[in-house]
Amino acid sequence: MNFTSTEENYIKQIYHLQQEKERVNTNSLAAEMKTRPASVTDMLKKLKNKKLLQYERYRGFKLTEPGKKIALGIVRKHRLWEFFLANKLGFEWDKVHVIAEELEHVSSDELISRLDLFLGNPSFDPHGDPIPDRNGKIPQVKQLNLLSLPLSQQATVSSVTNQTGEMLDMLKHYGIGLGTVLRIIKRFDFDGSLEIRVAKQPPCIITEQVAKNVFVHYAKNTT
Amino acid sequence: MNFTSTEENYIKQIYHLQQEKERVNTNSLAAEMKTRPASVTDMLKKLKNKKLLQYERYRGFKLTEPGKKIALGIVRKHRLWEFFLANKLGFEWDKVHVIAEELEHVSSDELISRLDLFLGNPSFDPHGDPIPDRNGKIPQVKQLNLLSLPLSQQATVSSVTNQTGEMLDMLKHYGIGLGTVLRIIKRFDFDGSLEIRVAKQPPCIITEQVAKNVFVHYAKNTT
DNA sequence: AATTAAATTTAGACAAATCTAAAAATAAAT
DNA sequence: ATTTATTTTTAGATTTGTCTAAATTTAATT
Ligand SMILES: [Mn+2]
Ligand SMILES: [Mn+2]
Ligand SMILES: [Mn+2]
Ligand SMILES: [Mn+2]
Repeated sequence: MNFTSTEENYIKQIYHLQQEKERVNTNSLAAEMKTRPASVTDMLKKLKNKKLLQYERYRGFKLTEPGKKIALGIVRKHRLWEFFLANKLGFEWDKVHVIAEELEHVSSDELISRLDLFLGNPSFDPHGDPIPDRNGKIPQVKQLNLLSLPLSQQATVSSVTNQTGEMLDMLKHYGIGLGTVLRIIKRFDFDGSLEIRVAKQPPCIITEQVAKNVFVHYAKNTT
Repeated sequence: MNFTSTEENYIKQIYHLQQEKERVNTNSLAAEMKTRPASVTDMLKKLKNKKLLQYERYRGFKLTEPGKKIALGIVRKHRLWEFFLANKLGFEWDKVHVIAEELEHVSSDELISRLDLFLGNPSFDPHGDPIPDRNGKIPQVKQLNLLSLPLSQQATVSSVTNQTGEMLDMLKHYGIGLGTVLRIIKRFDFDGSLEIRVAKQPPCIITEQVAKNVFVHYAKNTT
């Protein structure tokens, strides 16, 4: 079956909201879609008709299995295009999302499989988010918030949740990007800020606000 | 100003029809757009309102200068994406058009200028059609129909007008592609077919029907 | 010049996606 | 257990792009 861009955007957003809350409600979806609850209700009926949504009025809703499959396909396209934009065209990570928001709706399956191959079957997008494979399987990495990283445990930056230009600016200043290796030297309980060593640079201090948006991972048996 | 995909498709198609006939008429545009004349009339009014079209009812129409600028921008995007699909993702030329038909509507200007750079600022798409530059300037090559090529004049294949899979199949069989060097050995007046030598292969015979879709160019002072 | 044919436009309707305003259902507070 | 507040849905309107059928204009024939 074929879906409109609008339907796809709704499906994808429902999927993202489901990741946080088992069941999604009308108002929060309306907020995310920057539209009115009444419009959301209309779309919910349509998606229910197409068997993509479990939905009873006033009771909240969530994607069916077919619906989730569709959602994962769109997420896959979105993140592959983001990877392309960042790694082939040289866009900064804070610019890729808006453009991928359009590219994700281009409908050719062969386009995506060729793009995937061309990019070298990447597993993570420029924000560190996992790219589902053609079957919808998502690579799982046990991530850890930088705030919870044990003292002096060396770790690699794997994703950043705040993907704005301001955050990008800040991290660039510190020399932090995806794949950057760092460790915590000292924790200041006064305001929660951290003294960290980024790669081989001299130590620096970052605020709790920055740290809570940075996720890292590390192998269990590495110092 | 911003235009819908539908508006862009109309504008582009009007541009293409104008290349053949100074003034375009409703029925031929309807045929190209696979829609009804009544729908075309509706769109003509809208484009006239937006100052993109010179149009008086029953009198035919053509793009204004601003309209032509828009059209060239869309043609540029379409052909750059076709180039990308063919030369980076490895699509055959008969598959790229349909996909580019969607990609051409992705709206970011920076995307196109970066894509252009990434592709090496190509001048021709996979069908040999010229790619307008960012100012809408089209590289002019004096092309010649293969039927009009003087006997034994060596020439290079520069474009093919019939861009179907069947034609691609046929040309592949003859070893003909864009950039292929060939010359005519003999002209058969009986049915208009041509004996040609493709590159260094043994001579072969192609029908008038094939030849009339193939365009070539050659330097004036080359044998 | 009058008639016939072809091309084009208008009138009115419809589907998709949106909105506002009002009604209905559910949840929270007294 | 009522009342009040919040959430959600319905009703009805709007915009975009499409359609069919009928009316109008232009072109072609007699
Ligand atoms: Mn989108
Ligand atoms: Mn992303
Ligand atoms: Mn198109
Ligand atoms: Mn082309």
